[in-house]
This record gives sequence, structure tokens and C-alpha cells, in this order.
Amino acid sequence: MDVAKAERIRIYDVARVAGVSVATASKALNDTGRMTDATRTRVKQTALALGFRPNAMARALTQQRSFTIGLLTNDSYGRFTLPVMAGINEALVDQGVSVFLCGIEDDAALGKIHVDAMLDKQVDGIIATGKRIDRRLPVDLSELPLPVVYAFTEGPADAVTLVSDDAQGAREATEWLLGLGRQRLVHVTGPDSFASVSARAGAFREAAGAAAAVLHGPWSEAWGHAAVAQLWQQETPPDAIFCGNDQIARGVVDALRERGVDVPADVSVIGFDNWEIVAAATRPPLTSVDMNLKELGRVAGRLILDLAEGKPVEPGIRTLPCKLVVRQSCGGDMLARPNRQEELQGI
Amino acid sequence: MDVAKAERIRIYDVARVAGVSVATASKALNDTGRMTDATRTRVKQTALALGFRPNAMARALTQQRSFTIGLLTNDSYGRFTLPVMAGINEALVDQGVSVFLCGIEDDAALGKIHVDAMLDKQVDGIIATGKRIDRRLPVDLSELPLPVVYAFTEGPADAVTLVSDDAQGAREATEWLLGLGRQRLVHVTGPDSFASVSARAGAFREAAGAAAAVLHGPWSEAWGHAAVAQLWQQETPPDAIFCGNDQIARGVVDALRERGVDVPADVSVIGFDNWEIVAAATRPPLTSVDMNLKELGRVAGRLILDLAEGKPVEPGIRTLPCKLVVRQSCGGDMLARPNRQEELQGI
DNA sequence: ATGAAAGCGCTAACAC
DNA sequence: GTGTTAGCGCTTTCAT
Repeated sequence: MDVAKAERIRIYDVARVAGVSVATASKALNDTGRMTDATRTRVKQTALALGFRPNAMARALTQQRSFTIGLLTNDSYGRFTLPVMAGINEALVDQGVSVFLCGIEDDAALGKIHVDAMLDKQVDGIIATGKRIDRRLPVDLSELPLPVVYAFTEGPADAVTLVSDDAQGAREATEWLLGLGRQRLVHVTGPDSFASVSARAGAFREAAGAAAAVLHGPWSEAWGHAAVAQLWQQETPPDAIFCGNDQIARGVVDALRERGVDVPADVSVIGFDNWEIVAAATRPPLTSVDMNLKELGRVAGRLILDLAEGKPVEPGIRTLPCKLVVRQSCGGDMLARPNRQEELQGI
Repeated sequence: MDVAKAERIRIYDVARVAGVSVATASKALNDTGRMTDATRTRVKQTALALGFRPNAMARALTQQRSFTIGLLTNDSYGRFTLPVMAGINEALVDQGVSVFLCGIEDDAALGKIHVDAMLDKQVDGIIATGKRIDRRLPVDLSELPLPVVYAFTEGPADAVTLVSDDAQGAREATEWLLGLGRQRLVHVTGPDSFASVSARAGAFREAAGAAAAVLHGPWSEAWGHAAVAQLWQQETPPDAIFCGNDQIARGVVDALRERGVDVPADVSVIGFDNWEIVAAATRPPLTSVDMNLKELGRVAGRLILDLAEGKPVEPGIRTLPCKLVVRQSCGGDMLARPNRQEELQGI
């Protein structure tokens, strides 16, 4: 088998065996040009029989298209990027497009190296992803001679950008709590320097009333504990807590349990991110807002493909809806409210 | 700038401006052939001045080397694969090698598609990674006409395979507990169908004594709780618990706290995986065994590079050492045992 | 020391 | 309908 190493079948071989010229073979295989159906079929069958697979490099060299795109990410932890990647891959794999993974750890120099390498390798486009929608990657992609799509990271104003709809997600969560009959809602979330925090807090206030409190702190379980300690010092503690992420929510739920407050009987809790590992391990499992990151990746893949093919794509920011994933930290009887459930999941 | 799209500088341009032939230019830039130092420098400088970047596809076509490798993974969750990827990238990026990310969700068909795509794109080698060292990917890579390295997944006997040293990691953890003066050690771990579970349990028993109990269960926090419930029914509960992963360890620590048992005063707990998000959020933060997955990725990267360059690489399974990361769930005074600390960290 | 020319494997004009 | 020919951008003998 070692001898077979260099013996890859070329289109030349197919042509010879099929008794045609390489040109005809090429056309036959690519369904271009004109010829007898018989010839076309014959060529295709010999190609199949010989196990011919075209050399993508050679093809790229002439076609000016490599069927390869680059995925630039600075989310080394992968919590946000991973689902996005999965979606991108899903959208591109059956189009024969491969993805170069380029992890730049917020490092401009590393970013430049990767971008240069991609350019050298003639990628058809670049998808940039990050962990915050209000931060840019440390590399400038705006002057590149190829299409760029920004997913879950900030891009130039005239770029194609994809983000999830923080406001809508927060609104759904808040309305869900209100629909449950909760009256005293509080939003415990991350630092207000995050754009997504403001967006969610804004939507929360709009739905819950301007008087509803919003508490900012770090994105940690510890902050969830601290927030509960603070809230339960008041005369009338809340009966529903909407958290900025699942870690805070887990801290909140744990703190409540330790305090003897029953979740969901006494207090409903909702998280954000739907990070399975946290949401499912919480006792009780967290109802949480899912940002649909995989779908976001899929859309990004489709868009970069369209751009690479020269199809027109409207620039601007596209927001994709979030989805509330109901587990047990809220209470309420799902089966008794089928309409509402459909309403929320039918997005 | 849109016009510049097609105006990539070719070696032809460099040659013309430098006043030499393309052949000379090529040699000058690649530090091959023989010529005046003056000529070489001049060519290099014009190339730099013109911003020349060689077309990797064209180069690959002639050189039979694409400077591209494929990363096949079935760990969609990314907990194990992600650090491995980071290591691979780190090892390859400065060698100018790019990585194709191929996520196959334990799906043989998807796997084949990706492998074929990689072959078409002339990758110089493939690194296969998974989430278990005793499971194979659903694709056969053994007959491929290019080098393959298996990292954190099972490969054929004669392949180059990388795994972390479960036994050594478990031994270090156990010895650490013993060194702390703990007497009644218990190992609470995952299903014994996992090879790594057996390896760790074996090492644990060897170090802690054959009488030391090993409890198997699911890889979940809930199992940690259950195990504690079970253990504390006995007349003499353990004073040290070594857990098979951090989630179990977190469950154990939480259960102990709820029971009023002080960690680390009364009981020392050690986890496995050093999954930051779990280990750091536990109260108190978990001491845990780190599998050094990033280093494993680095080594995999170097090996696939060596193989691609035709350098000889001894086949077989290579085990990489784990490292105990000390936090606060064990007690003991770090500063008082500098030797031991060095001993463990100097790996 | 330098350059002309032949290819790497494929596609695409343009003849026939 | 099918084949001839000329590249894509680069590397690499082999002359000179």
C-alpha cells in the first residue's frame, strides 16, 4: 500500500481510460460543455470506477476559488465559539467547503499571522467570531480583498454582522415570569459595561416595569450568592429572579436553597446562555435563555458562501432570536399552558 | 480598493522589478540555489517592498506539500478537544501550517465526507482526537496514504498515539492525600467501562492500599451527592475523597457542606480534569489533576509535522504526565512543603 | 551565477 | 460533440 502513495488518479487517467481528452473529461465531470449523454456517463463511470478525486489545489488555482474559508476566533474557552463553529461546519460541509480554524488569543500579532496565512491559502472568505458582541477582534479585516462575516463579535458599520437578540431573549424570559404570576421581579446580571447586559436590562425593565431592580456584578456564581444575600436583607424579597447568565443563576439557586427558600415554589429563577453543563447540573435544573448560537453559525456559513459566490448580501447587523428553554427552576405547569409554550418555541 | 482585488503581486512581478528571472527570484526567496548575496538580498527586498506573498496553492501543487493538516474530532462539546486544538494550533502556526477543523459527531458518513475533503485538499496529515482514549472514531484512517496521529482517542496498534498518563495522575493525587496525613481514602469515579477509570482506580489502589474503596457511578454532580450519602452511612466515613472528575468532586464537596462536614478541615477532596469552570467555582475551589491536554496537542502537532516531513517517528502509545493543580479543597500548607510542591509541579 | 523551459493537475477558450 | 492549447503561480532540472 505504501507504493500507492503517489498513485493518485488524475483526470488524465480518467480521460485515457474513457477514451476521451482531458478537456472532455473535465467537462463531463463538471456537467459543463456539451457532449453526448453517453460520453458523459461513460466518463463519469470510469471516474467512479477508478476512484478519481480531483485535486482541489489544482482546481483552485484555475478557478480562483479554494472552497475553503477561515474561522477567526478569540474565544479560547470556546463556550460561545464552539456552537457557532458547529453551525458553520454544518452549513458548509455539504457544500464541500472546509474551514481553517484560527484561534487568536486576543493577540494582534497572532491574528495577523493567521490572516496572512489564510490569504496565502486563498480562502474564499473569513468568518470572525468572538465572545462579546461589543468588542472587536485585535485585527483589522475591513480592507481585505475578500468577504468577511462577523458573528458574535463587533464589526465595522458596513459589514455583515450577526448577533443574537438579547432584548428579545430578556423580554421572553421576563414575560414568562410575569405569565407565571410573579410580581416582584429582579434582574441579577453582569457588569453594565457589556452591551448585551444593557440590552437585556433595558428589555427587562420595559417588561417588568421601570421600578424593577437590576443588580450588576461579576459573571460568577459567587455574585449570585452575594446578590441573594443582599436581596434577602430587604423587607420584601423578590419572587422571581432573572439572571444574566447561568453561572449567576446557579449561584442564586444554591444560595436560595441554603437559605431554605424553595425554588421554584417560592421563587422562580431563569438563567441566560443555556449552558447545558451548568443549567442541567443546577438543582433544580435551570430554565434558561438559549442564544441559538448554532443557528447563528449556520447563517454565518450560508452568508459567507453567498458572498464568496458573488451573490448580493445586504450589509448590516442581523439579530437572531433567542429561545427560552424551560426546565424546572420556574415552576408553572407546562401542560396547562400549551398556547404559551408554542408561542415561545415557535420562533 | 476594490480594484486591488485581483492585483495580488506574483513572483513574476518581483522578478521583473528586481531585474531577474522568476527562477532566480524563486531561489532567492526560498534560500535555495546559488547566486550573489547581492542578488538574493535585492530580490528579497523588492519582494518585501512589493508586499509579495506566495500563492500557497500554486506552491503546494508543485511541492507536493500543502502546509495544511486536518483535525478530526468527535468531541462536539469541546471540553477535551478544545485545549488539544489550542496546543496543536500553537505548535503549527509558526511553522506556517494551517488546520482544517472537521467536527464529526460520531457520524461515520460525516467522517467520510470530511476525510475525503481533506484528501482532496491535499492535507499533509491528519490528527484524530476524541473524548475517550478507549474509543475509536467512526472512520478508518489506517489505510490513508498520509500520516495520522491519534490524540486522546484510540488508534490502531501500530499508529502514533498520544494519551495522558491516568495512572500517574491518580498516583500523584493519592500520594498527595497520604502526604497530607489522610488515612481513610476513597475513590469516587465514573463507570468502570472507561479504560481511564480502571487505570486511575488501579493506581489509586496501589498507592492507597488494596482495601481502599472505589465507587463507580455516572460522571455527574448528582453521583457525587449520592456517593457521600452512601459513604456517610458507614460507621467511619473517609477523610479523603479522590474523584474521577471535577463534576463528581463538586457534587461531593457540595454534599459535604450540606451535611456540615468541613472541606478541607475534616475531609480532603481532589478532582480530575482541572476543568476551570467547575474547579474554580466550587467552594472551596478544587484541587484537581490536570491532564495537560494543551501540551498533548502541542506534541501531536510536532509529531504530525515530523511525519509530514518524512522524519522517522517511533509508532506506539505515548503517555504524557498529568499535573496536580493545588487549590483549597485539600488543606495542607503549601508553603511548608516546598519540596513536595516542586516535585509535583516540576514535571 | 543566472535563466529558459517544463511541469504540478486542472479548467476554459477556441478550433475542428 | 470533441480535442487542442494555453494558462493558474510557483518550483526545479538543466543549460549557459
